[in-house]
Amino acid sequence: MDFELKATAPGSNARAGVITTDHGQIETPIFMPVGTLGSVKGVHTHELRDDVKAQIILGNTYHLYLRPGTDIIEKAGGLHKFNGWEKPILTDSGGFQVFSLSDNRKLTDEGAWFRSHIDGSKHLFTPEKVVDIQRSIGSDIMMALDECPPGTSDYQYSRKSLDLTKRWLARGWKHFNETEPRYGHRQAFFPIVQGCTYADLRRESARFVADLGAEGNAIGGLAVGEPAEVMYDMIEVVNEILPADRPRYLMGVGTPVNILEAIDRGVDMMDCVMPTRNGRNGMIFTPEGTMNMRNRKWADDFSPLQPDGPCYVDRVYSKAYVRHLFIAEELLAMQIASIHNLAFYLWLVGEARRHIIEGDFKTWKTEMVEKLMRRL
RNA sequence: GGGCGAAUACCAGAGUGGCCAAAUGGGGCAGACUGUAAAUCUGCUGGUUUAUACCUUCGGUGGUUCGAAUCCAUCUUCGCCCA
Repeated sequence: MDFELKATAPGSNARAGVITTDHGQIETPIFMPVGTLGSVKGVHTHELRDDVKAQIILGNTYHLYLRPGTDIIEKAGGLHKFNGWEKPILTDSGGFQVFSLSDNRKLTDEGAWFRSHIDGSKHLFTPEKVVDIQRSIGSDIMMALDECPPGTSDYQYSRKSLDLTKRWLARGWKHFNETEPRYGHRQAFFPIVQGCTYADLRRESARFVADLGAEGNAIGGLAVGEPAEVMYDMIEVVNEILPADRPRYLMGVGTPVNILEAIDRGVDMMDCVMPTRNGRNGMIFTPEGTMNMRNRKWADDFSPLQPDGPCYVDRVYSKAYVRHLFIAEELLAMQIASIHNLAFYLWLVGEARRHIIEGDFKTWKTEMVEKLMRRL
């Protein structure tokens, strides 16, 4: 994996670059649709490619390991072959499941014991095993196993948690360097900065991560219960330390406004379930603000979903029709909303990139943030 | 013409003297969702409202009772059965 910096925005830490993987290039800043189980819910690969214009998608180590299992993915020849997505794939390590499945896991120095949410069976994820699984999956970018503590954790817990993440990181990094890709394409390994909402822990973590010298670095443990301003502060603190010549990946973020604020602070890659999950639940993001498509006010609004939108669903389907589909619980409603929202997110980061290169990112961002917060 | 049964909030449907503004489901209205255990979850759904408060409701009318959606009389409508 290579990263080339193309431009930096005046008066901002925002940058535009290009990541090159063996499955193609990624123009940054980029938003990555989440496809936890090997599928971006409700969206075909050709729609992701041609309509959403996704350049890279996510998969999840924990979920794919439980189902269908690494044996099946290996037989398929890796996840790219299995799901028919030929562009880059990034896999999360299962570190987020340490957080989200906290009732079903136990942490030890050795690793994280999970109880499967599917059948209750016990599984141990170690930093090494998580690398092995991601080798089997064949993702272009693999993530380190980390502990993602809640944003409300106290200092003492965060301190302890960071120490564990650092030990796991060192082991994962070592194992990554001692193992080989399996399908003939390169794989990168991103370590993850933690440290909750404590600037000194964040700095310490960022230095530790930077010292590994990985091809890219991630910021985790944000947007997990702390105020947005605190998240922005943490991004600033960390990005002062993470090397500028490597991509920075802010994990699991976020709202359109979060994304612009993160880009402004020097983040290059982001992912979030929001466009797909909220989309399935009736929320439509537009450059003018958000709409709840179940609301009565759209019942007889026959104007297009987004008349000037970047995607065919924006122009072909009316608000009234999409509302009807949601109210009637038609599957197509969720598909339209997912495609639209993802296309919007990709449009948003594409515009951010364009304005970074053209030099007016800062003023554009300020205008956009004001509009994006509106409720239509 | 006779007999029996039923009428409850937007719909369906519990409730059969006080704990009933009335269960539950549906529908409706709104909200939440951030490295996906999520096509999920939460709230509201007679009125006035800050309300553990008051007012108006259980087909109509009139009674019994301290008190009625619940008991009685009668009327209306609907369903089933017999002519």
